[in-house]
This record gives sequence, C-alpha cells and structure tokens, in this order.
Amino acid sequence: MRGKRQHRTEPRAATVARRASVLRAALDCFTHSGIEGTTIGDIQRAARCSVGSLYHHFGSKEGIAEELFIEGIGRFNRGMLRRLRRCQGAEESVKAVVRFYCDWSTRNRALASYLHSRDIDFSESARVRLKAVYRDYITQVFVWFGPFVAGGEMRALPPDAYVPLISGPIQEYVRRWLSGHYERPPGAMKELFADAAWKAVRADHQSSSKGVKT
Amino acid sequence: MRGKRQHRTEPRAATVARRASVLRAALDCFTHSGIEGTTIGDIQRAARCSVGSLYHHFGSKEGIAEELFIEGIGRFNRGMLRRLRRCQGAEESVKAVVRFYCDWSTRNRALASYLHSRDIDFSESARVRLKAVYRDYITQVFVWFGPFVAGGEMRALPPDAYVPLISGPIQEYVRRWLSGHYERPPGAMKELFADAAWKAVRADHQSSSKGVKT
DNA sequence: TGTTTACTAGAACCATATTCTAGTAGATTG
DNA sequence: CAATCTACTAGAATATGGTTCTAGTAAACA
Repeated sequence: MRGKRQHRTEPRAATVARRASVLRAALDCFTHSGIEGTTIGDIQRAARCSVGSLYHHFGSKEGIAEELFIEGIGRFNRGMLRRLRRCQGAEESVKAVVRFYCDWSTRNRALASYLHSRDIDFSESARVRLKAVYRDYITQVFVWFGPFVAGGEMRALPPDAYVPLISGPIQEYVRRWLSGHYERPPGAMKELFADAAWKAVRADHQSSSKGVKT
Repeated sequence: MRGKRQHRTEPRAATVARRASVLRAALDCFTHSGIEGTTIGDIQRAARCSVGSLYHHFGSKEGIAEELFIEGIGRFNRGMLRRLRRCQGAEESVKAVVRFYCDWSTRNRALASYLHSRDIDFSESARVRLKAVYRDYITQVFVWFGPFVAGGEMRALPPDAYVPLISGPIQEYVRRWLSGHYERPPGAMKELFADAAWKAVRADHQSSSKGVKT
C-alpha cells in the first residue's frame, strides 16, 4: 500500500537487517585480517548467511568493501554536520571540527581505521559515488563557514586550503595512532590541535580587536 | 668449505636488476589496476620474468607490495634528510619539510600515490620493518630539530605533535589531489602551507603569553 | 486463492595465487 | 682445468577462494 510507484519499493525489514549484519561482519573481518586477507567464507560465517545472499546484496567482495567505506564516510559526515550546527562562532566551529574528528575516531576505532586504510583502488563507480558524497558534504561545510570568512573572522584562502589546514594535523595524528606508531590516544592532543587549527585560519589583525565571544 | 662470509654474500648484478625491474613493473600495474586488480601474470609479463623468479625474490604478491612500499618510504626519507641537512635555521628547516613533501610527491606521482594508498593490511613482519624504518628516520629528524627547540626558536611540544603539525596539512592536500578531489597541483599551495607550518611550531615571543581568550 | 518478486541457498565453476620439480649459469674450490 | 655449489629461472601442477548458476522459499499483492 505504500509507494506502489513503479519499481521503487521500500526494502524489507529483513533486507536492511541482513545488509547491516553483513557490513558489521565485514568490518570485523577486515579489521582482523585486512581486506585481502578475509575470504568470502569468513564474512559468510560471521554474518551467518549464504554466498548467494552476499552476492545478491553486494555483487562482489569489493562491493562489500566499497559499501562499508561509503556508508562509513556518510556516518562521519552526518555526525560532523550535526556537531557543527550546534556551534556559535568561527572559533568554536573550527575547534569543533578538530574535536569531533578526534572523538569520533576514538569512539569508532575500527571503522575509523578502515576509513583511513584506503581511498584508492575502488571501482570507478565507487569513486564517483564517493566524490559525490564528498561534494555534498563539503558544500554544507562551506555554507556554514562562508559567513565567517565574509565577516572577516577567518582568513580568505583558496577554498581547498581550509580542510587540510584545519583537520590535516589531527587526521595525521589519528592515522598514526591507529596504525600503532603513536602511543598517546588522540584525546590527549585534542586541544593542542584545536588551537593550532584556529591559529591557522583565523584572520590575524595586528591591531588586536579583542576577541570577544559569546 | 664455508664461504668467506657465511651466508652474507653480495647479490649479483643480475639479481638487483631483476628485483628493480619487478618493482618497477609492479608499480605500473598497481597504479593502473590497483593491488587486488593486478595478477601475478600481469607483473610477470610487465617485468618479463617467470613465476618462479617472482616467488624466489619476493615470496608472494603481498611480498612485492610490501617491498615496494618499504623501499618507497626509504627513498622519500633519504631525500627528506638530504634536503633538511642543507638548511640553515629553524624556519628554513620547517618550511623545507613542507616544500620537499610537495616537490617529491609531484615528481614521483605514481609512487607517492601508492604510498598514500595503504599502510595497514600488511603482514606483521612488514609492519615491524616499517616501524623500524620510521623510527630510524624520525630519530634523525629529531636530532636535526632538537637544537631549535632547545634554543627557544621552536615551541616545546609533545614529540608526537610535530610531524602532524608541520606536514599534516600538505600531506592531506597532496592525498586529496592524488585521488582526484582537488584540481590545483600542490605546488600552488606550497608556500601557504609552509607558512602555516612555521606559524604552528615557532615559539611566539609576543605578549600573547597571557591567556588572551577563554 | 494464485502470482509475483525479493531474497536465500549451496553446488559447480573457474581465475589465479602459490608450490613443486627440474633445471641453468656463474662463482668457488681442489 | 674439472668438480661442485648455489643463486637464480622456468613453467607445469595444485589449491584456494571469488563468482556464477539453478533451484528454490516466503513475503507482498491481486
């Protein structure tokens, strides 16, 4: 009775559950043995489903990996935007980006690690989807930050410079922490990187105009 | 009966040539079709050698990937240290790190792309080797920068903070450029990121020492 | 009720990573 | 020099595991 529109029909409850359970299982396996290291059989066993089911839903092993990746990015992006929209001024917003990155990666360690592990090596179609997801996200982010730049609170820079300047350092720290090079959890460095981020993009007017915030 | 040096013998010229040609071929293939996408046959054909030869030298496909990765990192590290040692003061050194990262990645685009693509997903032994390589490198780097911190030209920070602060942004920019998200080649942003890096780690000797804000 | 279709199952299939056996050629030794 | 040793090469044989195929089941719908 719901959308009887042409082919467009809601997926069954069982379907979304199965897809989710496969992705969960896949993440476990990938985390444990890497993508190449896990076999379809491993995922099958962990998700308690058949080969046919896997291929029906995802088409291939790479399809599973891509879906997991894209969905993970989506989750991260939505969380970031939610957090951002609760912020007040430019400084708070910039610092929130760093803090959220840090918190999210710590809370979703396995997924964060997976998202860091690759970016390349996907099919063309996945590449395209990913790019679209990123473009949507970055557009929203720029809508949020635009006024701060226009209002002179933040430096005016080439658009592509902001993300690297603000989240480059925390991202690099988290990456190294996740792959075991650094001991200290990123939470310990959060404020340091948040301050650095703000320092990198704030407009510096030598004639100090206080810096009052609400 | 024993050789002059037990097992330690110089590899033949033909051997090093063969290894090099395999790695070159593998990089081509990986760049073109990704690691999973290239078969042993592809590499074999590109390097004009037999399966046996491949397995004799590298043990497995993953062995080839690891070797390429580790050797690539080594090349980068040696280049960076060479560049660093031609610098004079703290500011020049910090900026040189950013500039070298940018230049090297642009000059060795395929290899840089490969080095960005993964870090995880290797065998335990490769992980260990990689860590050792990194530790040696970072030790040298700290030997170089130590005096600048001691001399008060650079901020004193937790050791693990320097790399992310200095090279995080350029690295992130290059990564996105390599995977096609950004159009402008990193050279265009080099000085911007170099300045930012210096701003992030220089000791600020102004009156900002009295907490300006909350 | 019957029909349709989203989904599941697992055996069969096949591409390909890896192993195995049999070498060759350049160095080393007597 | 001959004998031998060892690093290296070759390609057929094997094993693993990703993918396809056929035959279903059960929920939605008429």
